[in-house]
Amino acid sequence: MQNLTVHSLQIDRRPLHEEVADRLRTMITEGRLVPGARLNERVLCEALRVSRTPLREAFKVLAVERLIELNPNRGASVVALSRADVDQLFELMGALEGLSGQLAAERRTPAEIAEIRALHFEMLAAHARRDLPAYYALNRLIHQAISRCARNPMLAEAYDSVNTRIQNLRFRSNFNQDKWDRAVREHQQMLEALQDGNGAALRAVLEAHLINKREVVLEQWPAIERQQRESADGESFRTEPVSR
Amino acid sequence: MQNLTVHSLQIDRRPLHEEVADRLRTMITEGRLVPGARLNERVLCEALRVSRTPLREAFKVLAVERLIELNPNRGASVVALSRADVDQLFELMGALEGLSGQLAAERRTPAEIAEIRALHFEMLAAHARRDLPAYYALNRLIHQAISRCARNPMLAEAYDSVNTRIQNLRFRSNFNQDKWDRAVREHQQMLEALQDGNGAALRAVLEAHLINKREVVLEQWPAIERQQRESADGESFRTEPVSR
DNA sequence: AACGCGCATTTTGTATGCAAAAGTTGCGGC
DNA sequence: GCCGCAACTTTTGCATACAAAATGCGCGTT
Repeated sequence: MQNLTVHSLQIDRRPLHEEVADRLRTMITEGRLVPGARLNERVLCEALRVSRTPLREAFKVLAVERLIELNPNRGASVVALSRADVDQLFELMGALEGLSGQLAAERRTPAEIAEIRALHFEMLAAHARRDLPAYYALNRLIHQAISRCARNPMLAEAYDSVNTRIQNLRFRSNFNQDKWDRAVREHQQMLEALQDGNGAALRAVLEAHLINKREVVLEQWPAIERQQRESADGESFRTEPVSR
Repeated sequence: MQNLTVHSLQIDRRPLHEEVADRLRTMITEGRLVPGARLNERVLCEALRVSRTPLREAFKVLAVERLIELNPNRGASVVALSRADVDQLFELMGALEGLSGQLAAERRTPAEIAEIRALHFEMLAAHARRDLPAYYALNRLIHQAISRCARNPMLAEAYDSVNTRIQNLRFRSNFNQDKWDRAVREHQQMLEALQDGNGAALRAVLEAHLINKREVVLEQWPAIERQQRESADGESFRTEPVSR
């Protein structure tokens, strides 16, 4: 196809299928590939400038992660969650993040508390400035930091996996000031529970926090469903070739 | 390679990579492919009578499932869990099965109770006869039946995934009559909690049950570790070609 | 006009070829 | 005798070729 002897400054070349999987995963979680969209191999190959082999390997990976569905002899498409699926996923997330929080409160070190406290105040700043992107980023960092305190990478991985599956729903959540204020108050409670080493309390706060997130998503389910029907197929997208 | 026009009575042919992934997954969970064993593509291709493409696709699937590890340019090998990994996985399982049990106790129907009760007595029979294989099978069926009561397929799937990762450890667990008797007593409590609709109780029993299972595994960790070192590579195995 | 049928096109599934990387062996130098 | 290095072998990564399945389309029939 093309010259394979590509001169690259990069020493460690990751396998192409990982690169492709990452790329597609990002496109899905960021909503550039919408639920229900069909993934045509030829089109994606040309867009990403890779051959079908690594693309198809990436498909297998994403299928196991439940981000896409493979219909034998009929191609792949982005998973479209039903309302029931969302309910179930949040239920599952509750168990994972709940345990994570409980363990974190029991196992965290003073240094970790300090770091999370710092992130917390940065998040308060973002909230005060109404800087939503910064808030999202800090929010994610805080949850990851708590997750690390739990000293259970397997749990963290499982949580991340489930989280990724519902990420794209967040991107289409409308903004709601009351819910935002509430979320920030809940974060305050989290920090306190973590400091106190109160596992049960942190678990409870995180579970309540999730229930609220779930409501935010389900509130605008009608809009999401409509969007999914509209772009059930023929969805176009923009992307760049993977760099080696 | 070979004649593709295979005359088969089977109408629906599954993709070859699924068949291969299933086959390898079984070989791993049943201990025919031991932790640490290297998976040579050529050898496996010949053993399973498939070309490298579907085999490599199956590798990607099993890697996401964390049953094997892919070392770029260095091939695949069966995951060898550390003691810490086992601790973490059981912690994770506790959250998943705990939630599953809680929901099951809250959501089960009388018909489901009846079925689980029946399975329970069959299991008691197997225990009385000291029929370990039958006991294992019934044990699994009971846990699956409880899982179904929870009305959360996503949760069930996550549980199954984690369970598969530690299955092969069970196969090398030595038998221990006391532990067995204890497990049966715990099953009695499970049934009662399920009947009573006592979610908290069923959760507690399942979590205790798991802690005991974990102990059974960790008790003979030295033996497992030794086995893993012995067969770190050069492991041979027997298998038959996949049927189409 | 609606439906079905068959051919052409597209798309997917599997096998294979080729190049790059890793692993191995044996030889020479110290 | 041991270490290092170079040629050779094996193994992996990716691309492509070919076969089978599905899809689309036009034509003819009713």
